[in-house]
Amino acid sequence: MKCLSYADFFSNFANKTRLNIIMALKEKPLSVTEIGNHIKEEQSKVSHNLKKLSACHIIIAEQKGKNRIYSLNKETVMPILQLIEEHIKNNCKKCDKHETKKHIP
Amino acid sequence: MKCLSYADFFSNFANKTRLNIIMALKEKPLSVTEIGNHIKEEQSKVSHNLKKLSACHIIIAEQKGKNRIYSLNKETVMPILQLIEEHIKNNCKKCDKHETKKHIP
DNA sequence: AAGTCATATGAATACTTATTCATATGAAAT
DNA sequence: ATTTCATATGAATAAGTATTCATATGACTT
Repeated sequence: MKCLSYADFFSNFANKTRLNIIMALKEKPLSVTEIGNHIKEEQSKVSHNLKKLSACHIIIAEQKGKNRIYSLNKETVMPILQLIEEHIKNNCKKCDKHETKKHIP
Repeated sequence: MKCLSYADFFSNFANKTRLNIIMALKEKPLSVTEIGNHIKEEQSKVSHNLKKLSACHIIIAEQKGKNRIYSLNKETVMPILQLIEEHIKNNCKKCDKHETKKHIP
């Protein structure tokens, strides 16, 4: 499978389904069906998206009987989410403050 | 303009043109035409992409005469790039090591 | 105010990516 | 070896994004 590029990597966070999967796995590792139930999406859709996530090592799989348990690569993912969380906090404040003045994007 | 969401935010890093713009601005602030020359892309394409970047406060604009000088929000961007850089370093090593064994994505 | 250079914008089209559906593979149990 | 449950995959279609082109706006100069 194709290896990492910046764009491939970030596209995982730029997609709502995959973002939902990531959020679901923040709490604890889950099987494919469990993820599907959790985020209310169909099995094959989940599978396709899991594939992209694991291609970038954002999640890793472990076979457990019939099930595949996916878990989040927290070491990478948590700091990223934290950074953007903070960025949004900082910059949306600014946004609101300046909304009336002449638009400079 | 629409405010920040995780997906919107990350889509800026998931796109090659915008990533190129970011990389160009890492060194120093540039005008639209300068960016265009730097990354070898047409003016309007650059403009459209600058718009998305600034909507998420990844870059900010400052009017200077006829020109608009765009500069990178380094406080947010640099740590993100550093994180993923490291992630790629760590995980592509693993990749190569395990390439021969049975595929678990 | 007319002209010029710089940038932005809207709408049509082209391109890429995601989803779906049908089906295949895989692991365990009987 | 056949069945069952769990997951993956391929190919067609749908949906979403990006690019382009023509044109508008904006800032300055004369």
